[in-house]
Amino acid sequence: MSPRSSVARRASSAGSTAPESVDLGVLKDMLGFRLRRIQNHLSKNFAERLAGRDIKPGEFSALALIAANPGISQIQLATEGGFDKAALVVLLDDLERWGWAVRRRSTADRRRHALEITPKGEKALAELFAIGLANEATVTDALAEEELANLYAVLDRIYGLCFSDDQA
Amino acid sequence: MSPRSSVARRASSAGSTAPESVDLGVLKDMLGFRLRRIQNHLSKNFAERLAGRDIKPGEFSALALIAANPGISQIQLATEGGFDKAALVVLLDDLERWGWAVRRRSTADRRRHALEITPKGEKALAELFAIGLANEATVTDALAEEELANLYAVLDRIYGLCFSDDQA
DNA sequence: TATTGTTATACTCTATAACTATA
DNA sequence: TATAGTTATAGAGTATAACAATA
Repeated sequence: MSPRSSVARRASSAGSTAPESVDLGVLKDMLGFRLRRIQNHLSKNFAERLAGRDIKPGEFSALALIAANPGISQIQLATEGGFDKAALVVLLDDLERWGWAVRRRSTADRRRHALEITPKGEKALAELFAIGLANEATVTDALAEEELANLYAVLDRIYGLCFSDDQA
Repeated sequence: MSPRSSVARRASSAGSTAPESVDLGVLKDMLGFRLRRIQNHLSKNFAERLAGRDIKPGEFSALALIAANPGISQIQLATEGGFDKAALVVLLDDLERWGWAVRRRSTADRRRHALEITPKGEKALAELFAIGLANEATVTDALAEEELANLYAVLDRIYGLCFSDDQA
């Protein structure tokens, strides 16, 4: 069982909550709820680690996807990275303004932009990645290597299932 | 650390909405990214199933927590359910207007409200819960019972780790 | 003096529609 | 006619500060 002595530890509305101090009721059987509470916490902490820098949360993952898929178009990056294509425009404006990525006109289809990361962007990405890993270290360090690999495998399988057939 | 020099392109057919058609790069090693993409998909589909009804996503989980913790105060519900205490006010206004929950003055501490679900709210909760389960069925039905139980156990453990004393 | 609930406000994120240039 | 990128805008979600009642 979890320690529940910390219920009143943070009575201010500022921050984190103690888990399991209330009965989850039917939410105990909901996958979405479990994912959301962890993800909320991780993203909130990640944002804190990025305080001071003018970086929006999606910009790290967008940069990572551009780095791994040089020449990718904006529409591909939007649909397959989970971005809105309109929001991606201003996001890429940021990346270009910082010199982290460039939009080049695709030679095959002149409607498309071919996105590329710059050397400066590679450096920034490595730094952000390190921050991201540190942010998750509390969790990942506590799991055995096999447990973590297993978890990733299940999550990837679940993500694949989301697109199996009855969904859009 | 594993940098991104490996460019194993799996894009046989680009442009579809199928997952894994782009290389995730460093995101392959990020727990937060994996959680977010699944949770985004589930919540989007859940919102579609709730189309027509005037229900906001947080209202289901708030109602579930009130049902499981009768007499809970707003500040408890906010901090431990992950709600903003100001946003919770208008959320509860909705629940009361629909006759799903009531705010009663706490006898022990007259500053507090004791939240209670109504019989009508119980009915609504059961219905929403069924919709929620159906929304996740594509995923949960494909996993063996033991796999799912194992996943929930790991996720609960991870959520507990988020609060294990070294976070700010 | 501190906390609970409330209100008002602002800021971010996301979603939609319309426009251009290309196909 | 359809698609890629852009712009503008509106809506939801979230965070912050100030206030009244109560402790």
